[in-house]
Amino acid sequence: MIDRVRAFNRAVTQRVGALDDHYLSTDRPLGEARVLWEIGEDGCDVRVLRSRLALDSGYLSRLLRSLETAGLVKVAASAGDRRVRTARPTAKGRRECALLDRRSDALARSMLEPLTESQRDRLVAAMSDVERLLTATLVTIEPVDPTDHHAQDCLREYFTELDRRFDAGFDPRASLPADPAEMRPPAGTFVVGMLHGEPVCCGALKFHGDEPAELKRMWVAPAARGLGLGRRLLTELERRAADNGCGVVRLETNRSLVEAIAMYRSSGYREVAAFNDEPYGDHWFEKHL
Amino acid sequence: MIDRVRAFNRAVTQRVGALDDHYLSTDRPLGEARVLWEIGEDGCDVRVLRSRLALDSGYLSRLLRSLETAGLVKVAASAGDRRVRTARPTAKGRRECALLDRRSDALARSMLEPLTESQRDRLVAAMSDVERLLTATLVTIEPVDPTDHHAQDCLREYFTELDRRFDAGFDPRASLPADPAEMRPPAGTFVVGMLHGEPVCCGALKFHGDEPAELKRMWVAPAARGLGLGRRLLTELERRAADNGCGVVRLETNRSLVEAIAMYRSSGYREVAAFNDEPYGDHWFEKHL
DNA sequence: CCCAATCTCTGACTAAAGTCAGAGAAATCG
DNA sequence: CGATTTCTCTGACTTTAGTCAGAGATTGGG
Repeated sequence: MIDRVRAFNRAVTQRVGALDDHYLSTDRPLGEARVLWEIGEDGCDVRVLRSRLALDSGYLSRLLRSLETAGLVKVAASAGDRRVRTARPTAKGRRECALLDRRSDALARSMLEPLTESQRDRLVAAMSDVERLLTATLVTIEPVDPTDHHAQDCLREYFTELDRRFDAGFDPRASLPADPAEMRPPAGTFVVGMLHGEPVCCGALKFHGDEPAELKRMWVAPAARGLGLGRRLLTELERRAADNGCGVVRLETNRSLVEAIAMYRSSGYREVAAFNDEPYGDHWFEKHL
Repeated sequence: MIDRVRAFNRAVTQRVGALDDHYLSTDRPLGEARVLWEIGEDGCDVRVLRSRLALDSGYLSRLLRSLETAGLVKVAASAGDRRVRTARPTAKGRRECALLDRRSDALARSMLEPLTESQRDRLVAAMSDVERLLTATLVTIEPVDPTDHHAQDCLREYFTELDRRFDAGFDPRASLPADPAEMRPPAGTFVVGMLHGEPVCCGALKFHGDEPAELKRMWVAPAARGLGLGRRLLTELERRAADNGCGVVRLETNRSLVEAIAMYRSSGYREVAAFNDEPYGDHWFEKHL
């Protein structure tokens, strides 16, 4: 299995990596081309560029200067915060970007071209699979404070979704509360999964001393479903519960959340009698770790 | 479709490419690491390195010198031809190679690690597909002289395989001849498919003026089967026949070669009466272009 | 045996990529 | 309001990567 992955890495870095460099190379150095491309149509804050391309600030600054003297971008102070600077493509920069786009298309075509119809279909299907599954591996699940910006984003989305899916809608005030204080150490934990700097899933634990820990706020962004993130969240939270000395984790859920229920069952959770009076609860589960 | 390929290129070069560089980086520059790796356990001629890594001879020479002063390889004149030099790893070089190996494994593991069992299986299957199909796109089919080294290699392998597969074995002298002179322009053509500098398939045409052209010596290396090379050879040779003014291509084949027969049929060849007295022939096919 | 071809090496470059330490402007926190 | 932090830039570097033109050894073909 490892061998197969290595063979893939080898073949792909050689073929795609090298060609990508080759195709993307205009008369401009690769670094600059990449920056120009990353800036995109609408421009981009310099600090975002820096984090996305993982470049040294001095180096990036110089690359931008070079693009600027070539008349491809304009860097100006950002509207809100005048410390941060925003790079925007000029008309010429846009044209050059479009050229890179066309080259990228040409590369893609050159990869399909020698193949027969059915081979192409297979290749594209396999590529989509690989891309999706590798994307899944990029998600990092980290503990954050429940009041953290990303955590709050997740919760907002989560409540909106519950409201849409529950037969009777969902009002957080009618539900049993889970205050930030209950979901931050030492009373509990809140974890968020991040992908490309955006939050894509979350989950929380409330500890109750020797009593079972409670699983709360499990949510995966619609765009990130099918990547196995629910299960990863569960595993992660169970690990944290166990580290905290909990032998049992339990949770309640609503009948509308069929995928979640299926996941709990297949992860070893067993349905038990209601252990609280959550008004939106239809099923109660627990798992001995 | 193009979009999917581009998405793949982007996601994968970023993820694999960057990590590959990162994991492979010891304290040694990447270029050197790649050369060391390519030399392998058993050593490797310098010219082979040069062609495989597509490096400038001066540059490679310097890289080798640097590896040599680091005590990782020894470069010495090759046994047969003392112009060519062979690089061999020292014990220390082998250790460093093993380290690279372990890192490469670690990278592969890190890609699988966040996934569930079934996701891993899917990922590995998809990777194998992608790798195989991308490998197929790397094969270049070019005309060569039938006495060319690579052409002769192919023919040798081809005859060996026929001898193994035919019920009564195969002796080229008993078969209808196809002299080099008959398979080089203007009397005919010989094409070889190359992958990573190695010949992996071949095929030939004999022209007979206004009479149908004859397809001969179609062979695909066992390791390269399933890449659609047979069909590509066929397409290529038919194109050349058509360019030469031939309206019809024909061929004979042996009943043991079932995949070949299936391919001919599905490529539009129809079985016809024997048009020659090839002793090893069981089926005769032709196709109107 | 000689001439042309092959193979590797050296010298002399250039360009790209990247690092590091700090300076200076603007925002934020107490 | 002042200290601290954030963000970007400049200057002064180093390291990699790569190119190009020969030189010098061998070898193979006639």
